[in-house]
Amino acid sequence: MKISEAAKKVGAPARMLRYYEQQGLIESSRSTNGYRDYSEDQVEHARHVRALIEAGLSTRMIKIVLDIEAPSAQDAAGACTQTLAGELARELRVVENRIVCLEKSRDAVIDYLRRTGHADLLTPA
Amino acid sequence: MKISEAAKKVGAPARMLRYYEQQGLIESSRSTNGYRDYSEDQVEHARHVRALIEAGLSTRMIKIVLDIEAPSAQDAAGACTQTLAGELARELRVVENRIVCLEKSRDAVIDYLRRTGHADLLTPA
DNA sequence: GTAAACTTTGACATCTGTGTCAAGGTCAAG
DNA sequence: CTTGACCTTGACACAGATGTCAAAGTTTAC
Repeated sequence: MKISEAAKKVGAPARMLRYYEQQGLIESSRSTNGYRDYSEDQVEHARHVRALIEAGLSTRMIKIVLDIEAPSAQDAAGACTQTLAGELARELRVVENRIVCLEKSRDAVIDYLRRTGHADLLTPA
Repeated sequence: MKISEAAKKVGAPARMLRYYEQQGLIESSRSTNGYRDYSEDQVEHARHVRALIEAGLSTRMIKIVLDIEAPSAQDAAGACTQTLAGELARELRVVENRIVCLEKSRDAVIDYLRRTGHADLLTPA
């Protein structure tokens, strides 16, 4: 499918799909006319990347996570040097800290909505 | 205390304390000479704001969360209009989604570190 | 075949959180 | 009183994610 359709499915502007591709986070084939052509799998992948972006991960971190999730030949256990592992462990602590903060904020908001009689807005679907 | 000491306690550059103040997220008194003067409580508050920033919340969202956490006179139940509640509920869903994504990433990284024999880097303290 | 709608690349603009530097005021130590 | 360390404001710079626009090619519809 072409980029605008893919963008709609991903839930991000076409502009961003081009940007993610340029950043090496997603891929696309090209039709003979030069138009980007997305497969369902590529769209699914883009959706994933988009979610990570929205979660606040930097493109650098996202690249690492993607590599981890899709282990290829050169990404075997041996490729995880002490240095990379240390970096990852550090990033991990940042992420964990972030989760804790977000959970606190979430609870504060939920609490507030309940207190103000808007509990109906919670778990709406 | 003066700004550099406060900054050290907060764990953020002095530059950022000035910035947060400018954004209306924190406050400080002024000494007669014009220097900012921070109380322990203000430092504690700044630490909180800093944590929210590091969690990836926008200043706009942080202001809302702060208002919620410190309910003042005009912030009573009545002040939570249907509109604000709706906005909050929407933001809440964003935050929850973000948490889920971060948890997934965290688990992926933890898993990876374990698989590559770097489990020692986890829970290091 | 022409117009509308879509695609391409590339460039420029914006916003946020930061770093950094400059010019000047303040203060404490010598 | 001078020096060095600290504070003030203001400005400029930068990166990352995004909006937007322009020029040019393509496709689709009429």
